[in-house]
Amino acid sequence: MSRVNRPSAPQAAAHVPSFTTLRRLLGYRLRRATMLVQSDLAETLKPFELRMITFSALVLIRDNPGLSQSQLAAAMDVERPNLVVIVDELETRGLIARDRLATDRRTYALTVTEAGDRLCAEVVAAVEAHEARLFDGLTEAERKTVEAALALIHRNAKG
Amino acid sequence: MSRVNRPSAPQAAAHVPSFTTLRRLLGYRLRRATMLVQSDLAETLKPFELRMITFSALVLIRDNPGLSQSQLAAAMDVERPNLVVIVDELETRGLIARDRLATDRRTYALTVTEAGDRLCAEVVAAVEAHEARLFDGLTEAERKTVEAALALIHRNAKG
DNA sequence: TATTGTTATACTCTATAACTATA
DNA sequence: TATAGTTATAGAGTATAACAATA
Repeated sequence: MSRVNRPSAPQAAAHVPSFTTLRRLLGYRLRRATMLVQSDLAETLKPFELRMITFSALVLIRDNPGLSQSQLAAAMDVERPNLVVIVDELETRGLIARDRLATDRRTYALTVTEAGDRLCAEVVAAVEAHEARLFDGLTEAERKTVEAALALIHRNAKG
Repeated sequence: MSRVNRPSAPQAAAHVPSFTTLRRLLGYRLRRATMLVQSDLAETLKPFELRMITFSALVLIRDNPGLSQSQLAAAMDVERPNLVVIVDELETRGLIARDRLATDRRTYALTVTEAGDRLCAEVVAAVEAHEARLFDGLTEAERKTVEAALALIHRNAKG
């Protein structure tokens, strides 16, 4: 098979590779920044023994007392079977409670316990402090521009 | 266990859950936007039978002819064992070639074939068109602000 | 019959240890 | 001995099918 860009004998590339094409893509930069934020956030959550997905679930249950597992799964964009283990973990740790609805005994009403409420307040404060550090140097106007851009992506995607 | 925010009898939550806490977090919005862009991008790559990771590899090999697998793995932040199957796939499809270096017969010099070069040009054009559509409505100044913000995250992270 | 939660399972991605061949 | 590439494998994360209890 014929090749392009190849000298007569195979040759090693320069030490630091060129990212010229990928770096032109905003989606690529977006992904790299998000991965950085995520691994950084994982460190912030570690002392609380929470992962991003258990953190999201805890916060959503606190903000929406009485939520069912199906509703939570839909809100988190997670398949129902996969949510079961997440809710199991939070319940085993005594952070949330599952109560059967009297009006429909198939569904659970999810609520945070007092311990869950306390932990939630602590970890949200820690995450907000983490975010403040991560976005330190951004003016309020710049932050608004970034938020507007992210909202724009939502409108333009899935067209 | 005692609970907070719980009425005397468990009650169903409102239909649309509240995201008030999560939506305040820029990292959360960043992640959601990135996931949207990625699934949208996956659709763009599907006709070319490329995934994001094989696309990145193909582009990096084209931009850095002679790159070794170790260098490519480091550049892509992928473990060497996992890169093998990616390179295998591109080679099987005749898009890249593996040539042993005469100066060090342990390492491969990776290059794109003519077919790989053609496909790369096509798919990069498609991805750039896809990005233009996704970020349509952003002024050049706004785009620069977003890029600067993403660069700022890189500087602030891993502190 | 349809829905909630569950189990079992499979498939993808990613991470680690150990091997081979070359240096 | 050290490194490049490879194999095997284990662990997450995620997706689908099918079941029991309830509606």
